[in-house]
Amino acid sequence: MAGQTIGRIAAAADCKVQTVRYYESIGLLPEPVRSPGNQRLYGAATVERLRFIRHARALAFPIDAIRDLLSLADRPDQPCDAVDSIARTQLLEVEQRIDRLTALKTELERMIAQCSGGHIANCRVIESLGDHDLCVTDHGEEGGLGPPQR
Amino acid sequence: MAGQTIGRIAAAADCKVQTVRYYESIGLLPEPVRSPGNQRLYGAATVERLRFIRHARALAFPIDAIRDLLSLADRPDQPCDAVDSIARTQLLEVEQRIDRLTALKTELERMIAQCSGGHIANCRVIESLGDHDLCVTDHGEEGGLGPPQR
DNA sequence: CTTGCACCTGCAGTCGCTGAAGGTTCTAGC
DNA sequence: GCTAGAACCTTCAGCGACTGCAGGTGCAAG
Repeated sequence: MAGQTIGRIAAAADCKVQTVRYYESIGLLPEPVRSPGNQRLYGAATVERLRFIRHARALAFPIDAIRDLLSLADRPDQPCDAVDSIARTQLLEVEQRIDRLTALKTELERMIAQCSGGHIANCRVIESLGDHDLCVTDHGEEGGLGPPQR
Repeated sequence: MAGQTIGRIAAAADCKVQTVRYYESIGLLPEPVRSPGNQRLYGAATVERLRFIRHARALAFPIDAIRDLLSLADRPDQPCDAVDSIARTQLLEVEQRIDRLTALKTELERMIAQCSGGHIANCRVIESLGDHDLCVTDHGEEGGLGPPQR
């Protein structure tokens, strides 16, 4: 088993080749062995690791949380409280983002509903954007204010 | 009316001083007049403009959409269809983000619920992260895969 | 007149990639 | 064996929307 090339494992994990190299550069993936011509060659374990990372990213876990999850996954005899806690934290984050976006949705719907289709001088959308006090919800910050938590 | 300093208008719009300078640098705010000592001085119109921008950002409009909205707001005699359309697009984006996050939430809840509190070797959370096929929803991409649309 | 805060410019860093430039290696077909 | 072209290599810059810092200047109060 000679190992897979970077292109193959990127395809297997549905990501770009550069992304694999990026993960290696930040220490999420180990440095692989190289072919005589200096090309990276990966074993099955690294492919699995990459798929794990990609799935966690698709679930919006931040890289640092994934780093923690990976080091936990490497100690199968440990209790899984820590894993649970990371996942619960992530669930909370996602729920908070949904809540904030739902407030935005409400506000946008209200603004749009008030528009009677006239001219910009009387446009409720423009007016609402100019005056936060017209808002009914407390859509605090989502949309870039503060760290994005992607 | 001598004009407000940058610190005052930043406070009035609930943002950082640097952010105001940033908006100027990307052309969202006009270059203000300067005091004899080279400090920016703003009139009431710019303060309003800044508040408009901040509110639109709080509603997650991208900067480019805000640029369009501002130039529309400057032509009060135009029909407001274009404004409406930008707002509807934004509403759609927000709804799509909510949908994607809801799928993530479902998946996270499922993973967490399956965890029986044992050891990592049997941890369902770890296992689920390693195998995308265990997912019940099609949580495509939200969490950094693709442009963030903040 | 001094203290200390607010302001100035310019640049680096954030997060998680993505793209491009410019070069090397591998593989398939002839 | 040879050649074309795909896939690989390294390095660096850029995205969005800010934020922070360093090193310097202006200004207002006591």
